[in-house]
Amino acid sequence: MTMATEQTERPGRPVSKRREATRERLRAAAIEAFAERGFHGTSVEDLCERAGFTRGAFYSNYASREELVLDLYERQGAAINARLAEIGATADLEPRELLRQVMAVWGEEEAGAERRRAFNLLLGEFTLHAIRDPEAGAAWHAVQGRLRADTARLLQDYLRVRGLTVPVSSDDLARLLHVVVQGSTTQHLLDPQAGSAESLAESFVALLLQAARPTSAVGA
Amino acid sequence: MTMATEQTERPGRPVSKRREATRERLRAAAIEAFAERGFHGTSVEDLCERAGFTRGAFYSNYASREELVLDLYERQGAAINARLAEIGATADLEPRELLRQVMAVWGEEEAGAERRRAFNLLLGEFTLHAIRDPEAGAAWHAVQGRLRADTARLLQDYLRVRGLTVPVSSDDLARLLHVVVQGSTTQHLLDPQAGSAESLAESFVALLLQAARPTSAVGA
DNA sequence: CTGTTTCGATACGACTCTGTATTCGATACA
DNA sequence: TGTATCGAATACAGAGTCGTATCGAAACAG
Repeated sequence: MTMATEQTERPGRPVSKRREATRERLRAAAIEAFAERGFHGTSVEDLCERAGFTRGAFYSNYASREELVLDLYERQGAAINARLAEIGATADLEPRELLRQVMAVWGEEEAGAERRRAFNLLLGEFTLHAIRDPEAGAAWHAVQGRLRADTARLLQDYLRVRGLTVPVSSDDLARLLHVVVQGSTTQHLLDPQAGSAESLAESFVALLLQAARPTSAVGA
Repeated sequence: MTMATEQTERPGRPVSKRREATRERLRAAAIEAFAERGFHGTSVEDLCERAGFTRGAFYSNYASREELVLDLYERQGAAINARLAEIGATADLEPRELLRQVMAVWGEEEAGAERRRAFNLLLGEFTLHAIRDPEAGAAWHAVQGRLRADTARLLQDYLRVRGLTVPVSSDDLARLLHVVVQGSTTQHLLDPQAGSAESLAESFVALLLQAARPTSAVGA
């Protein structure tokens, strides 16, 4: 019931190389365009022009704009999760470095401010769309759920190894971290003069570390 | 240079009663519609139909959809600020109660879940729009700036009276609080099963209180 | 009660977007 | 080399939207 994505494909054929390349260009153009004007603000026309195709190409690959959006959801989600998994593997970092890594997942920092901006706008669009549309909501929820579970495990291990305890469940902690990381980036985009995006998130980490106590005191 | 809003009005006339009522209905309809479909997804037609007018009425009052959006920016901003000012006056509350009040500002909780949802979607739209459009960005920045300054003062007084210190500037603290409050609401909308919107924000407050130390240790 | 002003409704032309049906060129394969 | 297939371009019909220019009714002033 929730596996509706990509109806366009007949399961028999394995998707030719050319076709896949076309789609990739369409997706890239869509990411740009959506970041600039939002889902609703972007016409199929816009999007195809950017990609250097005509609408014929689009409708040959996707049944509707909505279907492309769902495709993007899954791919972006998978990309984020993959990057966090990498971090999980390389774990055992000091707090600041860990934060930097996590923020990089969110903001793709190495690619420069412009890309970070676009990525954040795209996330914002995703979020709004997920709140409005049940199908998108389910897809996004699945992605976020995995992400949060991984983050929670990461944090839990981290605290356990260091013998620290905080007065918050690791799930809530993961949620808070995501909220703060994304929120910090957004704040920075709204008001670039007020310090880097990291600095606000670092304040949160500072707070977190000061709230952490040795695990010894297990008694409630 | 930044006082462009409301060009439609000739400064001479004082805006008749009838006209003001019409605008109010248009604004109310716009809030609904924007929350449901976003700025770009809402046609002037949609909006007028909802308000029970034809497009003629709209163009007689606003030069463009964009102008209406800016009008909403200012009004919503003013409303938020006013409510926070009230809280500031009634201050001297315990942390949980203070948080509840602040969340009420954000989420208008008394008006029920549906309205909270709409309000949050609208805020999301505002934020994205502010990141994209310089003029909207300036307007939103002004509103947010006042809000943040008030919150910071509130928090600062609060901590000072209690003789507490946290390792973060009060400005950053205010930013964090806003980010967390808004983020918590958003999280709740994305995943209503995972506890109330307040519970996540409360976790943050718990963290914050545990991180707070008596001011005595000023040396450092 | 009458003349004037105000303000929303109506009518209109231009434009844009959508989705489909068809065409045509390129590529793969025998 | 000839032919079948695939995939993007083109052409087209229909719907929706925009902004304006004009009209008519209600509100208001004298």
